[in-house]
Amino acid sequence: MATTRTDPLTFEVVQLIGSVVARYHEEYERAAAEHSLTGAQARLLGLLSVEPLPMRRIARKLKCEPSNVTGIVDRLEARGLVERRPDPDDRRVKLAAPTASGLATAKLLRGSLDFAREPLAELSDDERRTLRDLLRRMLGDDAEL
Amino acid sequence: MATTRTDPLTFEVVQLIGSVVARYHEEYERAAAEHSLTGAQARLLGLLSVEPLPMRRIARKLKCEPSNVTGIVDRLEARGLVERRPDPDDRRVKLAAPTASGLATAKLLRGSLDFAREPLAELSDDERRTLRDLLRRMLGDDAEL
DNA sequence: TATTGTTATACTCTATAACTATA
DNA sequence: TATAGTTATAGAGTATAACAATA
Repeated sequence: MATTRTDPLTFEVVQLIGSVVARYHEEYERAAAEHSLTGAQARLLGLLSVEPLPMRRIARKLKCEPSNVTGIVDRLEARGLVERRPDPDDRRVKLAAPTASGLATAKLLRGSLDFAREPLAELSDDERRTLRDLLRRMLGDDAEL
Repeated sequence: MATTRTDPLTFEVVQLIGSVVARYHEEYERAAAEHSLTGAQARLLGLLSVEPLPMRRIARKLKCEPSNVTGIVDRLEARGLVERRPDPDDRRVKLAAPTASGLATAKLLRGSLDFAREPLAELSDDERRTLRDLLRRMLGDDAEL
């Protein structure tokens, strides 16, 4: 187990990461707004575009309370981007799934998210590989939910 | 001007950055909550701990509307962490400044923010330097406000 | 009994627009 | 008239607690 550092170099890297986080967030919200979605709605729709999920699992993925998911799905459903389906195996659960329109929006959204690639344009392939490896090591075994 | 890429390597780096962002955010909110602050309150208090600022400038720094700053400062002021001072040079402006208690809280908060250093513990000094340089290049000339 | 999703409630953050007091 | 800060309003996200249906 390595030890946490407090030297100036580490401090600067932490600050740089803070800047990346701020930038990423701004651009993500902007991209969502372009499709008249809030950040939370865009994240939820992005999740569902991979696979339909029970409300409970969405809450775990989004790291929020299940009661919040009800509202976000309600608003996406009102716009025809998501629908609730029964789960044949357990009548308690409802599966949230994107509609065709929802899938299309999710795809457009991913396109708008090109933004995230833009700051990388400055780096060569070798540098990207290096960055990828360093980020992988930083994140370690990031458990899926 | 370099071009935006769409190759798998770039895609993976973008995803990794997304993970870093998610992790950073979680931990930031957790650290703020430890001091019974919301994320927005913690960010505002952190800003003021560097130097007192007019409400308007806080809004620009936080990239939100000035009307929101009123509420956040209200809540911090109600808890005795921040105070409003008149600006001698312009009687229209109010300077928000941390109290002694606010400064102490900001310092504790920065301490709790050690979290951000933790994922870096896996990297050697050389690797940190490399990461720093890559992030700097990614961010380019990030204009101050 | 335990779990799933929902409702009810309360608080915070957010943007918009209208207001006030200065400049 | 222009600017700084505020208020009023409305919408969205958040957590907590209590509830119905199902397991």
